[in-house]
Amino acid sequence: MADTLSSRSLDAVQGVASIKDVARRAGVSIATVSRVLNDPDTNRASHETKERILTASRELSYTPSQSGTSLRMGTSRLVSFFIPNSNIPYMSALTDSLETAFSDSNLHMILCNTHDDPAQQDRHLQEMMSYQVKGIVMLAAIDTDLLRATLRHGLPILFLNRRPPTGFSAPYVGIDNYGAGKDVAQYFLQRDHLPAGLLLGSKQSSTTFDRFKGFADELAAHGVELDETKVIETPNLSTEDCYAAAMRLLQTTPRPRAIFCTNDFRAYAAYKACRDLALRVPEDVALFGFDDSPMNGMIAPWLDTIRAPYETFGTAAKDLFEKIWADSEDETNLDRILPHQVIIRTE
Amino acid sequence: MADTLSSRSLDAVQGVASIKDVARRAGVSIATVSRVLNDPDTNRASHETKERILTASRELSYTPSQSGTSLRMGTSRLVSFFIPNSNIPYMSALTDSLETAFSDSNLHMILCNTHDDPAQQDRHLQEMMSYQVKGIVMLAAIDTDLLRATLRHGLPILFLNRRPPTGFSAPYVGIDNYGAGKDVAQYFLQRDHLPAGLLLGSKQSSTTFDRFKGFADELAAHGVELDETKVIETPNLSTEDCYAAAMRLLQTTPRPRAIFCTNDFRAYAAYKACRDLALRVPEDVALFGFDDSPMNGMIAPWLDTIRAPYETFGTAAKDLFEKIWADSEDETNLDRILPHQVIIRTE
DNA sequence: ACAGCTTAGGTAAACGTTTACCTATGGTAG
DNA sequence: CTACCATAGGTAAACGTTTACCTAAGCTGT
Repeated sequence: MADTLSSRSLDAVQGVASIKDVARRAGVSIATVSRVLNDPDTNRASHETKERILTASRELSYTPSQSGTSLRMGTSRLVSFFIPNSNIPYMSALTDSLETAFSDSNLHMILCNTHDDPAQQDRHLQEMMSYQVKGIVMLAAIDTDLLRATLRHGLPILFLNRRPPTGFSAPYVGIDNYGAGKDVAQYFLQRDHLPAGLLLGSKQSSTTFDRFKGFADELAAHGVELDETKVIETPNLSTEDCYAAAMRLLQTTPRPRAIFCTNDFRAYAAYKACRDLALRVPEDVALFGFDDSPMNGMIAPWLDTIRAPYETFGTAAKDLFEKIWADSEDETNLDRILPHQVIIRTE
Repeated sequence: MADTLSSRSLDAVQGVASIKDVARRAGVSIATVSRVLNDPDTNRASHETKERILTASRELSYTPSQSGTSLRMGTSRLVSFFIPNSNIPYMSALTDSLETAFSDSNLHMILCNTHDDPAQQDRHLQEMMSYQVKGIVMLAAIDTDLLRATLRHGLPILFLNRRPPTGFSAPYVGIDNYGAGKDVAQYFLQRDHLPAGLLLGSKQSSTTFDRFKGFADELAAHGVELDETKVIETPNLSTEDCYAAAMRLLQTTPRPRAIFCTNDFRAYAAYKACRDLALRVPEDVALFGFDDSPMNGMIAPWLDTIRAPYETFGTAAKDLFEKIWADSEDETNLDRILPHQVIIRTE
């Protein structure tokens, strides 16, 4: 059997067999091969013929050429994932989750780094169309003319985390960011974590905005006004920018008792700022993050955070896609709002 | 001009233009279009014809169909990146680096998660051949029959970090792991970090083995023998396994004064174990990692580590590939050993 | 006996490229 | 004036699929 295995591998590789080779070896036409391989229950071949084709295909370890198939079918087995630059933990968690889910359905994922740059996003968009991808997943999409045109054209685009451009009802997978913001506020109120500071990304992003809004609304509902000087936006997710922002925030008076950061990375920067100012976390300044990076349990026990179930985003996305591919007309319920969880490690 | 822009986007998208459309619009045959677009300096078209074709192509925002091109050329603009499961920081750093480098050369990267499983690696290998990828980058490749057959077949496979299977001289990008291991040992000797403990991955992996060997050799060269009970292998990179291994190690007597972990993730697990045993880091137990994850500077100032220049691996890999694609016969010097750096944060 | 259905196949077109080969015109060297 | 070459372009084949359409045999019901 070691024998069969190695000879199979060899066949698989020398020259790469095409459907013609299978047809010749089985003594049938390529049409029959195609029919049998694509639908084993077809009634267009006798049982024996099917067997012959199947073994021939196996012996040559035939795998249909993707270019041939795509050319004929007008679509491929490819999807692509648009992701901004940052290789911060939650993004790679998403990448992982998506790849695994798609791989299960025999789909393959092209990774496109947008670097948060509209021009690069558009370039990639154009290129992905030339691959005839079956769908695109966009994390933190940027609203451009081409994106809107592509959406109108019908290529399924699924939005992750950040909402689709206004006016479009595209599939969306994410969490209830507004609700999560409220949860954080409730926790702050309960622990008397006031005055509160905020370290935000760009409010242009629906994610950031919703988290902020939920937080602010819930505080307001309890009669607590947010101090404008304690809300700092740093669209750029660099260590330097985030650290500087944290420093600025920590030096406002009165010093914030706690800081809500719209992701863990910002909280890490804030942690360093606290240490450099000789402030204890969480005794002097409490930190609240977002995402719950996998290493938090090991090395950031001082951090409270919100966990989004990123490991399930992949299958959620895949399921939505499959729904869309099946009946492209059913526009109902294309959202998946997955449950988040408040993670308190500081008590 | 907003006008031109939006109409371009629209054209780009409604129906997707093929070379035929460009030919019709320019009033020439598709052959001429192909020639002009692929070689602007061709002498097979007059200046005016070239102009007509170029503008027609622009107006339709024509992008050649990848399936058409691949089918004809027998190769694609795709490369793929095989990566084991773990979404640990240094892997996503590599992913990022590769994607950016390839993207610059108008290549696209398919991500293949092997989950460290030979069967999945082989399945993906087979599938990638059916895409006619131009090359494969393998992080932590597993030595299988099919991998060897593929190598013999001539598909360029580049090995990242972990060495190619014995007997093959395939391109490789990595650091001097043996030397880095020695560096760590020297530091341990200098700081009198003895007795030393080790938290390793599988020694099957050339990466782990070299780091370990360098470390052990350097100690031996200074007359220090390694205590076998203080060398623990955890092939599986899960929090639980690593934590348990660290616990076991910390409870050997005499307790190790310092622990060398073959990556930062293991060091994080060891950190948690130390805390749970009420041991101070680095006062009671010093920790040394490997990789220098981006957040270390912010939240793991207690960790010394080795930094590999992962952000340059991408271009190194791309350059090697381009060399191979250009003259497939030049077998010389297909290795890139990039410089590493000892990062000491604990003094 | 024959119309009609089922079964078991084959033929050929089409998808979008690239390129080897052909044609025709004009200019130039002999 | 002829031979030859450069320029400018077209025609058609090939890459690997899938599928609409065709054929032919065997069976069933009347």
